[in-house]
Amino acid sequence: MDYQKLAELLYKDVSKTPADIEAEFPPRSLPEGAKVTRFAPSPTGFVHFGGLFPTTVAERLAHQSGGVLYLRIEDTDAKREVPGAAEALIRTLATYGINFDEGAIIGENGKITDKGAYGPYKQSLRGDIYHVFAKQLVKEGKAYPCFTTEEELEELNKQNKKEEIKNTDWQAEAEARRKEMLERRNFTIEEVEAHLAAGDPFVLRILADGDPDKKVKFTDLVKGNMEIPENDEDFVLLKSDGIPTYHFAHAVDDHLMGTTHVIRGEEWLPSLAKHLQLFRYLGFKTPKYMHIAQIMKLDENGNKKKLSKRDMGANMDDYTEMGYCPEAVCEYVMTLLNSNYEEWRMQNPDKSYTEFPFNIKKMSVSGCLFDFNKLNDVSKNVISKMSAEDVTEKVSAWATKFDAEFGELLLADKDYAEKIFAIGRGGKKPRKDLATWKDAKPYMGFFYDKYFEIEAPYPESFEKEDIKAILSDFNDAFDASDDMNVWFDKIKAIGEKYGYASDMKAYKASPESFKGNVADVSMFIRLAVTGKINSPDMYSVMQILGKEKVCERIAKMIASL
RNA sequence: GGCCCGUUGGUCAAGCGGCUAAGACACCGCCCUUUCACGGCGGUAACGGGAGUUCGAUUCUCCCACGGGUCACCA
Repeated sequence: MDYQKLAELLYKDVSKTPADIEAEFPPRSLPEGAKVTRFAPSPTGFVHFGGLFPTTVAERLAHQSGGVLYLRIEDTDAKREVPGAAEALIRTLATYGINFDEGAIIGENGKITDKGAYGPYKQSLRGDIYHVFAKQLVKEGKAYPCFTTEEELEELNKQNKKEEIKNTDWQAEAEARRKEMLERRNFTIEEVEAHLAAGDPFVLRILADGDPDKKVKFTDLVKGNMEIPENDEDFVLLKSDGIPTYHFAHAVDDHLMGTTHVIRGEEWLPSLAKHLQLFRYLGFKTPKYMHIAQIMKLDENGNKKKLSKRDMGANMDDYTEMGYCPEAVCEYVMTLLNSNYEEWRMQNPDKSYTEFPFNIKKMSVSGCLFDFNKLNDVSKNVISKMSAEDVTEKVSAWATKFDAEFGELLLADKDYAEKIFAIGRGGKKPRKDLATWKDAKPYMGFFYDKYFEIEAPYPESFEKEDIKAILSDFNDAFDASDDMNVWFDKIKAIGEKYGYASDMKAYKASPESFKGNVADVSMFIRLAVTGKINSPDMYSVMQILGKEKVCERIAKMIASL
């Protein structure tokens, strides 16, 4: 076979050589140890949690080492492309602290533009580049055209399944496949010429030289040493529309763009042999690989399953809607990514997570289950450290978008809202009531008449008459100008009057000699004023609500009993 | 089914030949308390199974089981 001739036949318009291309993509000059990483999404949908994971690793590794994080759009599948997805992806990532130094970024006009010297960063615009390398491979007898159409392939597979092979017999199917594959390698230049003359479409396949009985040694930075069988599958390099498959584009682009670390989900591990082979064929140095364990969820049978796009919690935009702040999500992601992160956080409560020395060795090799309990806990801590002003602003922003009526109310009197959120905030032991912005309404909605409602009746263990009397006495005694001590002394005194202990120690010593204690008395008042069994500090609540409202609510409660 | 990866409490996880097998979340209890919280202290709970190597295995090797991933002109 005259490969030189074959290459000319197939790619007669390609005049550049690999050397020409290499000259256009000179090696980066970066300090020793600087890592070049990337996020390479296909614009087919939203960012999902599983995608934020490797991306965060890529971002940390690049920026921690003084390297480069770039974004490359892998739009090689026109059929699946979703318009606007790339822009949405970039925006979402930005809210989670992932900012790109280079690559496809959003320009001032709101459209995607290139930034950096290694573009274009959209694979659909790099056709010429791939073709140069494709031609070279053909020339070297490492790739060949295949004129079997998609329909024919499908038909072949169908037949395999129909004839004596049960649809579960993978082995037989694989063998049959392999036989066909080998078949396709047999062709003559004349046949190719004829096909071309007839305008038949073709794909370019690699001529795989691997022996699956032999293993390639490989070291993954996360998974460690492993051995994988050599690849013997003539996989597709260029699709019939001339656009490369992921495999081919990955090899060419990551080499040309100077990626030092390829960070991706472990679902890529099975195709690693292909990539290694490709890099070898192309004469490229292989980058370092990090295959990150997947985030899992529990399926209906209680088994772990990869968190897929349709799952709740998969779409990062869901978190926004649920009211999680990005800082909290990042914080949670970090705890999952590095096992010593939480320890570091305890020692450095006020530092940004970007100051944490991210360590590849501290990464988990197995997939973890998403845990909302943990996220909530992390989130409560994050929010508890924010200022009242900050919280007010963020809750308002969230509400405006997802609970317009509530949002309007908050915005109508910002100072009022801020006063509310200031309760118990600051200091060494701040309250931790909010895990999400969505929690704000149930937490403090009672401050607004619109959302005020009695959530539970008084426990039956207490005498209604006592409650009425206590409420009534309190209403008479309440003076908004009292300081906290005076205010509470009054409550204690009222309690005592009706047989409720004001001294907790005395009460505990002999609970039977009392009807209850101050906590119960406070609860009577709390329920009347806030409608809830749990609420922030009553004194602060009353200060903000004001005498009129407090007394009005208490009177109403008395009347209803 | 082939191949690859994985398996310490309910969850996330330390461990890297010798420990009463950390810690965090969740759950439970107690304490503190001028209410609600915060906080403090404590508790329940784990090395998938079997061989081997070794004086000694959670840790090393092999086998099995289980779980996951993957087998496209999708990434």
